[in-house]
Amino acid sequence: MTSNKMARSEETRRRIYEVALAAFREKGFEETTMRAIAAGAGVATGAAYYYYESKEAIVMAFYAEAWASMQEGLGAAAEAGKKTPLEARLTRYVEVKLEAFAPNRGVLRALLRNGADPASPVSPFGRETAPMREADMVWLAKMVADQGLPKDLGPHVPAVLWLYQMGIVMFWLIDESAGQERTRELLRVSAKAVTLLLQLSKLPLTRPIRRTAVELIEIVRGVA
Amino acid sequence: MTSNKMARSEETRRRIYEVALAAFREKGFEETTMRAIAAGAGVATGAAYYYYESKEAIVMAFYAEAWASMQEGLGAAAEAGKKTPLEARLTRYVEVKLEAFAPNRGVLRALLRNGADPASPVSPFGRETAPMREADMVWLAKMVADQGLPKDLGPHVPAVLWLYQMGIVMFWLIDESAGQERTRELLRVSAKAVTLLLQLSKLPLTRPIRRTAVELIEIVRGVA
DNA sequence: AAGAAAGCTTGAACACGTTCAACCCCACGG
DNA sequence: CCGTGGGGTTGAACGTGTTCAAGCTTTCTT
Repeated sequence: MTSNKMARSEETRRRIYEVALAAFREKGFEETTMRAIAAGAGVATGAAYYYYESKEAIVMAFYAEAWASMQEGLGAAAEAGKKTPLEARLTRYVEVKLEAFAPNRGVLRALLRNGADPASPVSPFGRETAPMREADMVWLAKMVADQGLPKDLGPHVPAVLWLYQMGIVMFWLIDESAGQERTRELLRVSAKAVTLLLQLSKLPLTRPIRRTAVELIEIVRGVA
Repeated sequence: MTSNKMARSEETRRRIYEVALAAFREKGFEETTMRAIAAGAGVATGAAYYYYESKEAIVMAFYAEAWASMQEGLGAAAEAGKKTPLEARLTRYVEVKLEAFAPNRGVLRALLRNGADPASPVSPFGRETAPMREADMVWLAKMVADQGLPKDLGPHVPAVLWLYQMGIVMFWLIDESAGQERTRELLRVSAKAVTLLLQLSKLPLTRPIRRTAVELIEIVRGVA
């Protein structure tokens, strides 16, 4: 049987993954050595590279796994009934993410290193993460689908909200306050502000300033 | 004479610096080797570390030097006569920075790597760059001193503007459009938007939303 | 001028992420 | 039941940033 061999292989991959993540959690990303990971998994150094392209790729694997595991929660948050106000849905959406990441907050900080450079595959803005980013935006689009947003701004709102939630997550990664209390506070207030702005954007009165906002968004997104 | 020795030492430091920066510009930061820098400067590998704590420290030295060289321009931009509208002063302020950085744009991208992590000394938010950051904010404070900004928001405006200009600079570092045309466009439109928002913040009508904005700023700045 | 201190220089050595040619093992075709 | 092909595994080797004990040179002290 082929499955026997495949199963063994997958088991090795998994063992490397588990050992690595445990070490990252315990001693930090930088302080953990690929040699130590391999040794801990009972394989030679090179084996780790047979399964993972690089040290960061292991973190990437965690990111992908965490992302998959939170889909259900994100969907529930985004598609909560109409009784749930947008502010609550948005807040919940970010909370789901933070809860899924929480046990490995320190691990994810490793990705923050190249976080600013879209050229790096290991970046929230990079090519590697594009599918997840787009799936996120689909959820966010559903979240605001019933809000009757203006025609010019509407198409950009998912991307803007995606940037918003990524900002909160990054702040959370950096946040050194006890229990990341500051992030919770930031989320509470900023979610209120964001939804308020979205409501205001529907008023005809705000059209001029909205046009400027749209222009800015299009420049940043490279649509212009 | 002490000066003789000091002069020789400084000359070596300078030679390492020049060789390093030329190599960074030509081949990029990652591709340039400390061994190559030392060899190019005619010293042993270890000598480079006698003068610079790390490879990134050399980029840091450039950052500091560029920063010093642009002070005059920044001051002129910030303290332009009252005839010059705030929007023009702000635009000019950022332009001075970009012009000073321009010849070594690629080099500065190396600092972007740890740019997001305030824990890293080599970060616009890090400890190492605190003096420059604060000097920046002094200029920005002078820039808006005559604007009659509201009492609650006013104290935060320099920090907000600092974040704004840093955002533009980072966008510029990443911007791959020809001649960084997109950044120029972004600067033009965003400077207009920022100054417009500052004017709006003076209207009594906007007080409620301004309070929320101030609350957000205080959470992010860790003042709360 | 002799000796000591301070400043500068050296290059081998270290630890790490990563690569790779060689090797092993085992399901499969004959 | 052989042997073969390819997935899986090995560990030495490479290139890198960085460290450091040792040595050298210049300046200061007496």
